[in-house]
Amino acid sequence: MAEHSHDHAASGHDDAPDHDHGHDHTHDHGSAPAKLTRNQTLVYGALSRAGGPLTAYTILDQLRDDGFRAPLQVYRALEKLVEFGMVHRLESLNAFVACSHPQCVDHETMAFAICEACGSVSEFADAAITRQLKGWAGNNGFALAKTTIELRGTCRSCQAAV
Amino acid sequence: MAEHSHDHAASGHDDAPDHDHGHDHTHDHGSAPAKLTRNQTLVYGALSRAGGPLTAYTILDQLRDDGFRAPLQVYRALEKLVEFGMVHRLESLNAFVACSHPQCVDHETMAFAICEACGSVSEFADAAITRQLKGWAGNNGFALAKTTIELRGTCRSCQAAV
DNA sequence: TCAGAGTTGTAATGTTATAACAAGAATTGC
DNA sequence: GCAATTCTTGTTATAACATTACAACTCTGA
Ligand SMILES: [Zn+2]
Ligand SMILES: [Zn+2]
Ligand SMILES: [Zn+2]
Ligand SMILES: [Zn+2]
Repeated sequence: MAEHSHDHAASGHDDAPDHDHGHDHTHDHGSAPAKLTRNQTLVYGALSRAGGPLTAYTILDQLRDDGFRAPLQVYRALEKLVEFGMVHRLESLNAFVACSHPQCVDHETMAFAICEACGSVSEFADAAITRQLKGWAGNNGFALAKTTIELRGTCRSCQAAV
Repeated sequence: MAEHSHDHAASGHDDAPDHDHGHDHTHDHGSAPAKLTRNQTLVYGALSRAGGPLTAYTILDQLRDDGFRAPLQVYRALEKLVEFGMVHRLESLNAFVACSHPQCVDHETMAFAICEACGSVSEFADAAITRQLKGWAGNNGFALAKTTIELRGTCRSCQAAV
């Protein structure tokens, strides 16, 4: 059960997220790009700095100074980044978050725990759940393309802070 | 592993979905209403007839003749129906579907398999997955409020039809 | 240099969801 | 019955999220 959390509130965002991103990756979803385009780099940078989920329009606002003018610039970059497996879309939030894998796990069946108090997101993988879902799909002749698993609730530190 | 599918395309929708809905239920999510309001009845009827997911605006269009004029009329009814456990929201589709439980299962951790070819949705519960998610939540001090599990892919019959 | 592919810019539009406020029904207590 | 209260509804306007369509630019490989 791999786990890692990006904590939204926490972590003074160090600038200069390593954009061009070595990409020794050999496993990525789609193609692993040798290098990101300018817009992709900027969008990925915004998500990395944030350390938590952002909506496309929030990203747009953050990139005005970099010349971004229209939502499509953001959505196009996000589409690619998701394809590359570097960013996940959170369906229940209509938002996007940089992937937080320690090092390149499965990446097909990630789960996300979203705190409704502070907005932090924890990404984790659970082999048993993956196995179970694939099992259901197999038993029901369902060709599984993608799974969405999102937990809503209150994280430990927000519960502590009564 | 309870399962039941509403098949969108299939099933000639018999009219007159039993609206007022006996409601012997004793387990529902929020309160179990003795009787639905007019708008709730109409919205639930539309979803039942459809036998598959509908967006709020599609429902609105279908209920023009019944006097519906504004999205809020639909959203308000949906909010209650979801609260009652009679309707589920599909996050990855921004749509709503009538619950298809054979008879009142857990209802807290349902999963949905959505066919991207025909739009059909199968709702199922899997105890192992539920256990696993609650386990993660317990281990991580996460107070679980709601879970979303949605599978995207191609259903058996759409695969058959090459 | 040229053709083709991929990326970008921009405007317009489409789709999904909520805020704010007034008015109408149903319920409760008297 | 008849307030007082609460819930439900109607309506307008607006916010938030996402895509279509088209033209221009850039990069790559003949
Ligand atoms: Zn990830
Ligand atoms: Zn929190
Ligand atoms: Zn259900
Ligand atoms: Zn299908």
